Amino acid sequence: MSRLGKRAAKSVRPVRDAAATQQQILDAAEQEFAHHGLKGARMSAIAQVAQVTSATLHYYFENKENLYKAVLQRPVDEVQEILAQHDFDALSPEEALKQIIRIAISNEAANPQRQMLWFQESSQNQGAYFKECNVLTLHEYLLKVLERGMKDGSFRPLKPFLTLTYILSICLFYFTVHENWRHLTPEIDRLSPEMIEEHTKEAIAFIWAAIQQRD
Amino acid sequence: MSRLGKRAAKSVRPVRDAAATQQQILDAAEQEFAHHGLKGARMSAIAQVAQVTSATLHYYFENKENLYKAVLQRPVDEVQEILAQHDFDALSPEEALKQIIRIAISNEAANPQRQMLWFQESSQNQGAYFKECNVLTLHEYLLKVLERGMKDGSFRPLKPFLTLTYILSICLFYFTVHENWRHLTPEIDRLSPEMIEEHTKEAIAFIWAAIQQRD
DNA sequence: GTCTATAATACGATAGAC
DNA sequence: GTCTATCGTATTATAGAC
Repeated sequence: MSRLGKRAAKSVRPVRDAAATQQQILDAAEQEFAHHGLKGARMSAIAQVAQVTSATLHYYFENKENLYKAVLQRPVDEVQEILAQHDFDALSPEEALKQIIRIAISNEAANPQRQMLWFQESSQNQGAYFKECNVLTLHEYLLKVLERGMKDGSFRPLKPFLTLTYILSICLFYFTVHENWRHLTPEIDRLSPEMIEEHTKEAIAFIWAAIQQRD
Repeated sequence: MSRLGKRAAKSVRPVRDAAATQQQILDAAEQEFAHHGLKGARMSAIAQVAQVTSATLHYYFENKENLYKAVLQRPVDEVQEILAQHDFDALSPEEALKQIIRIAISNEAANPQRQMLWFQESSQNQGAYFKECNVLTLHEYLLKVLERGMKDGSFRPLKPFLTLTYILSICLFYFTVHENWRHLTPEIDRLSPEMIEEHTKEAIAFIWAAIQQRD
């Protein structure tokens, strides 16, 4: 095989493309850190999945901890960008709430392992880097909608912060436990588009029934 | 100090008490595995907290993996024992549901790190040991209550398995994120008895509003 | 039943060639 | 920008004394 042929075969990740390599490392690291946390993650495992050597990891991110922080930061930036594209104030509290639920679920569905990043961070790091990441955006949008809905009478009186917790737990817990619960109902693929759609519909119905004001 | 004095000082764990040592190891291991998962946990850290040497760990549990399995099994057995003391069929679906919520929350409150054990198991082990542990008990009781409530018309028509997921997520997610969310509201101690009581009341109200049948 | 000492390996990180 | 080779240490596990 000629050198040209070899290069063509590698075209999925061109040699010496810094940006591409960095993305590939972040993708691999996100998986590994989500699965095993900071301590449990293995640099060698990340290197293998990213198809680079561990020396390359250190070249881009210096050490394990910096790589971990970079991995945590990425989803925060992505969510912020998505939320910035919406104007929830222009919607009724009911519609805004349903929009946020759809965003939260579809975002997790696209990255079903991402929530574990934050659980790992919470339990093994006591959330030390959580604050640094300025992760509050989704919480703030949701809080504002809840308060608006209570004010205009479309939601019943609620403890805002507990209700916020419950809404997010309904959306996200589903993805956190799916590997365990797969063993309860092996015939169901909880990550299939159909099941995600059912989850979305049912979650909206559940939450709306829980918080709406009735006569 | 005399040998007698030394022995008295150690009286919290008498020397050469196999049962006590084993419990102490399991307690320490539960903490460590919940915080760091199977790979991330350090045998030396467990040994230090349990106040034994790592050789003692191997004496009782042979290796890391066996210790991990023993740690997973213990909470399952405890929950099964608690549930066996109740006769949910004797209660109305509404009352039975509220009882189960109270049990789930108070159980997590007593061991706020325990849920992370299962999340770790789900994400890093794909729930490989989850099935072995026969952990289904709580799920089964709850499913039965949901189906009974739908049948007698006290609950609205629900997807049983999704609703089960939502109810447990509301009860448990609260504990999983408390270390992270502590940074959002540093003045609140989410594990204080008062906050747990508020969580319990609010969770029951939320869930009941979500699933009750109305005219 | 518990310890000390140590073997054997796994892991993070760096140096230097290309 | 990426690799190979390697250093130093951390970690699991075992052997053998008490």
